[in-house]
Amino acid sequence: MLNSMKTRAKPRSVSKTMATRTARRPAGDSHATEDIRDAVWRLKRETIVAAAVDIFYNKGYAKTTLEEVADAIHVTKPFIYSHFKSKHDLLAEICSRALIVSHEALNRASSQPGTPSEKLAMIARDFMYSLLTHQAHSVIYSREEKELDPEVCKSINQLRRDFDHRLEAIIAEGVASGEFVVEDVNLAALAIIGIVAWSQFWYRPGGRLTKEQTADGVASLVMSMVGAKRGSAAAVPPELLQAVAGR
Amino acid sequence: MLNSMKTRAKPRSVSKTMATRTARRPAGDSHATEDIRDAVWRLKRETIVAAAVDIFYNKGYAKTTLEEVADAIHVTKPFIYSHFKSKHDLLAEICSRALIVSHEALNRASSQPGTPSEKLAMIARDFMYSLLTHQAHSVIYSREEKELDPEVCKSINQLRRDFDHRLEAIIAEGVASGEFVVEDVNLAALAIIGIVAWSQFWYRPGGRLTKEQTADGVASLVMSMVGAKRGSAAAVPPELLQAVAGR
DNA sequence: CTTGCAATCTACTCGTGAGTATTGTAAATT
DNA sequence: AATTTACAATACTCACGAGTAGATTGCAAG
Repeated sequence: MLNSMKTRAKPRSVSKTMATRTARRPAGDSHATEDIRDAVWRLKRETIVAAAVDIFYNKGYAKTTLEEVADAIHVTKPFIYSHFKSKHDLLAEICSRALIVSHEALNRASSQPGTPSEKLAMIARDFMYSLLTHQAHSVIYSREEKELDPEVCKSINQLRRDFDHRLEAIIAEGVASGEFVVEDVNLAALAIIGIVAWSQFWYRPGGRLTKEQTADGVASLVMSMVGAKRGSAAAVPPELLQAVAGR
Repeated sequence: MLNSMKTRAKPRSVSKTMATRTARRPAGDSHATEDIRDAVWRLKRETIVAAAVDIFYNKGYAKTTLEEVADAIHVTKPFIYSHFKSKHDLLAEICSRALIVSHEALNRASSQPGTPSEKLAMIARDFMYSLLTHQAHSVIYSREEKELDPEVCKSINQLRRDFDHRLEAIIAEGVASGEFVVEDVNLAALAIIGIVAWSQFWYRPGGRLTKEQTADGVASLVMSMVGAKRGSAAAVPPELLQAVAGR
């Protein structure tokens, strides 16, 4: 999902370099050089992505020119094209990052053992936190979804359904064990996702609440929405909370 | 907000017509003729908007050509330009409709008398229902917000803050009266809006739930999120529920 | 110093689609 | 029937921005 380049620019510069360099230098030295080159390469790439995220987020993808992105980091358009096949490719990179982060958060949280209450609190908190940490990526992603390849859209929707189902499973588990009281499990899952997803649109860093406070507050609301006994979120074992940094 | 035209095409056709017609015909007849003309005019306008909503919704604003919109209703581009100043104007019309509908729903619900529980249930249900009824408009609007004039954006955000505040006021009222148990009123309001707003993205007409069922289910989740006694939503006087048609 | 190669920029092409000037046509008016 | 008027289509212009070819700079090795 992150491999959108390596098809155009890199071969031009890297394959040649590799061929000549490795032929002329001792193996160890060659590797060190390659590491540096790779680091530089990645740095440039990250710089481009960061600039693009910033501008896409503030102006919208369609209204943003690649020239603007280039200007923002004091380079020119062809520089960007040496790292990304196209404007869409750049967007896809950003979106896929948003996806990866969400996916990781979900995996981290839902693979934890524990009672449904613990799991749900964990998911709400952790997922929320991840989303707020990568707010711009996620916002761009949800806004510009239609710009992406239909194929990519498919896999996105698959991921969403995955998410829904896992969440539903946890809620159903809680209902079965009597921890939760919910009429419609599917609806409850969607509501939870809604609360979390919406946060990325209103949250402003430096506002009244920190990310951690927001995540905590939202988790608590979620718990009471599913009818979990108040305070049960506090029953989450402390060692599960390491993902949420101390405040 | 809905008056984006009346500046270009209408003067050309209507003012002249009016001048000649009213001078030559009996007043009553003239009015009838004007009524018909106006109705035709409006019909055309509505047809364009409907087509645009459909295509913008499915393809996204940026990727949609006005020619496509024209083709969809078997006319040509200049026809659209005789009703809308520009592509942006058309978008603005759609967005402002979404806004108006939301605003109306909010006013309807929040001006009702009743306990905080009743009001909140009413808002959740009614607002949700409105949103689902005008789903495409609202989705387009939230997606393409950045395409609009910064000035329009301002008024939009003002409306949002209005909404937040009214909701917060109701929740605070409920907390004061002991009906609700909520730690952070602001956060709760945002969570409620999130649940409702998200529904427009996942709801599919003809799916498992009808709009009414969805609105009811969501309202019930909202009530339990704010810690209202279960079943208190059912305590809403039936006469307040007329907006939600029988199922 | 100079030669070679990689990285970057300057200066283009070219397609697309918003918006418009002009022409055609059918109905209403005389 | 002749002519004016309303309206919509054909057939353009024109700007903009994605993407690229070729010039240029600068660095590394001999």
